[in-house]
Amino acid sequence: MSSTARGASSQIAESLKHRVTDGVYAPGTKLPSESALCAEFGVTRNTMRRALSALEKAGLVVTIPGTGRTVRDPDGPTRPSPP
Amino acid sequence: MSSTARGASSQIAESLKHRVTDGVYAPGTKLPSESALCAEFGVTRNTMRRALSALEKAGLVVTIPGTGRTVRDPDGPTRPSPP
Amino acid sequence: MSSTARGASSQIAESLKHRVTDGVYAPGTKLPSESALCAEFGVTRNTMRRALSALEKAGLVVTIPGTGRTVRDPDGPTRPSPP
Amino acid sequence: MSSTARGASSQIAESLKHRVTDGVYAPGTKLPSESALCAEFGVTRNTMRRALSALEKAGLVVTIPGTGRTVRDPDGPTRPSPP
DNA sequence: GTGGTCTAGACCACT
DNA sequence: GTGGTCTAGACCACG
Repeated sequence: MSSTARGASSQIAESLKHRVTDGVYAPGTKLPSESALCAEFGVTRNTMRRALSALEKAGLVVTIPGTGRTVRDPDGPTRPSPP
Repeated sequence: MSSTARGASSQIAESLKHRVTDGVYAPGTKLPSESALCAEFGVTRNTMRRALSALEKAGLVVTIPGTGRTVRDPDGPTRPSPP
Repeated sequence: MSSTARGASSQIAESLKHRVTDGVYAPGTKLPSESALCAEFGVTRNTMRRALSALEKAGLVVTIPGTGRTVRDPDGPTRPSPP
Repeated sequence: MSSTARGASSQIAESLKHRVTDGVYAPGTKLPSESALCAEFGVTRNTMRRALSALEKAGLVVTIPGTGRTVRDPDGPTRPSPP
């Protein structure tokens, strides 16, 4: 069992974060749609949206209504001022 | 060609109106979902929603967000102003 | 008094087991919700959940979070090791 | 119509914020339960919880799982270093 | 055809 | 008996 999160959405969020970290979802590319992810993980949209909200709150993805979600480039234009 | 409507949504609207008129969709019952109707008529949601808007504008159905559409009872309590 | 159980939850568990055994709750059908059963037996959720846990531990029902409880088919595909 | 928010939960959030601002819900007192507010506003728990999340995000209330929500005292102990 | 919001109702964990 | 999370499915607004 995971020792840090309880509930489906939290565990899914962890999985998705790893995919971004590991480059499975590369910066600048689009994530699969909510529907596709729901089908893959076998959960409802409500649950998946909760997981994706965590990714967005963590700054890993950006959401564009009507279009989809894109993996943020950590060296991209939204980063304010690296040393 | 039809003599009363030319766009796809208008023709679908006419079909659906007949179904209400003919009692295929009885007063007080729910219409099939947008998805189901899209599949049946082979059109996109945008088109179907335009058709359904016509039904609502004509006072044949009422739309309940998050629930669906219901056929209005023409003798029901919600009729605003009969002549 | 009952001769097999003494706590409220145990007595309720016995009642529910009989309902499954007697086919009042048929295999494959859903049990009433926790709320409904609480109302019927006049107990709190904690008590009822303890009773239902006994049913699940006895392999009579399966619990599906967010959906409800279903009576297990003793001859169904989920049976682990028939002779 | 409101000019700043669209959707039931946003409008309910505004109403509840006013109640806190106007002292209808006084600092240190408990808010009505989710169920009670759902009944009053005629929405589902999902929708009400979205509205209440907005109050919490705005720092107007604190949520204690298993207990309820309490109106934050703006001069209370969480305020850092008053004169 | 995406994400955004809502309905309706369930079980779960903790107080 | 509260808040927390989940299932299942609908309609809505925008691109």
